[in-house]
Amino acid sequence: MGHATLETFGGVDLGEIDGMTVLQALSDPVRLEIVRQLAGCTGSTDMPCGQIEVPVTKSTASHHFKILYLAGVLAKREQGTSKYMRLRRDELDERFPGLLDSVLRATAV
Amino acid sequence: MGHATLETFGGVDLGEIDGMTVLQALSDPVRLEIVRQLAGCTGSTDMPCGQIEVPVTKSTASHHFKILYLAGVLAKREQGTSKYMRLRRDELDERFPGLLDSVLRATAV
DNA sequence: ATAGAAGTTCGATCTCTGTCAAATAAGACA
DNA sequence: TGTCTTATTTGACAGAGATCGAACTTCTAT
Repeated sequence: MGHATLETFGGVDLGEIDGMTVLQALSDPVRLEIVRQLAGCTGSTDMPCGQIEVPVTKSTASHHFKILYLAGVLAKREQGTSKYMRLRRDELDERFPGLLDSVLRATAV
Repeated sequence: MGHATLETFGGVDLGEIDGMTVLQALSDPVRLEIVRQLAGCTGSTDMPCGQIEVPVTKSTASHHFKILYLAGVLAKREQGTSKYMRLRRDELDERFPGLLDSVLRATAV
């Protein structure tokens, strides 16, 4: 059905996530690269998984997406065969103030 | 020789350390507990290794101290048979602004 | 000199996790 | 229906890292 897909983003409940989970999710070079590319998107823009360039195979990338999703770092939106990912900037910053920014700054290229 | 030991703290050059190293050093529950106990010390106070309580054996604790030291998180001072550890708060915050604080906040008990 | 205290290092497990290839699931489209 | 695209899942594997006990080093003290 060609229905609306009205911003139907799915994400885990950040209230249930503890800091160590997020910290460990962010402590991997590949995942950090994913986050960085999504952070590069303006505001609430999202990207299809396949459009994010990482130096691993598709299955490995999918594995990293799952970890980031379960850690509450990413939100998912499905459209057709693609799944669009979005960085949960604001929510993350409310729950863990300053964490994402300082991590991105510390590991900046 | 009973000489002065005038604040002879040893630590790696933080300029040579990259963010991922620090991030991974902080991404372990035991090490984070070490850091937290050292952060509890007022200002530049230090503690002997053995006085920091962690749920692992002495050798494992020593391993974690080494990782934290090599990541530039801790500085070491030797006195007698003891080795005093100090958290490099200010230096760390200058090199990686906000990182330590946000990590400690995010993983607070 | 002998013993004790504080840490480190070594060697051996054991678990975790990042990785890939192949198989699978689901949607789009001819 | 069949095929292509997109992404996930499964199974296997390898490397990294956390852990422990035992041996070793160094300083202190008796």
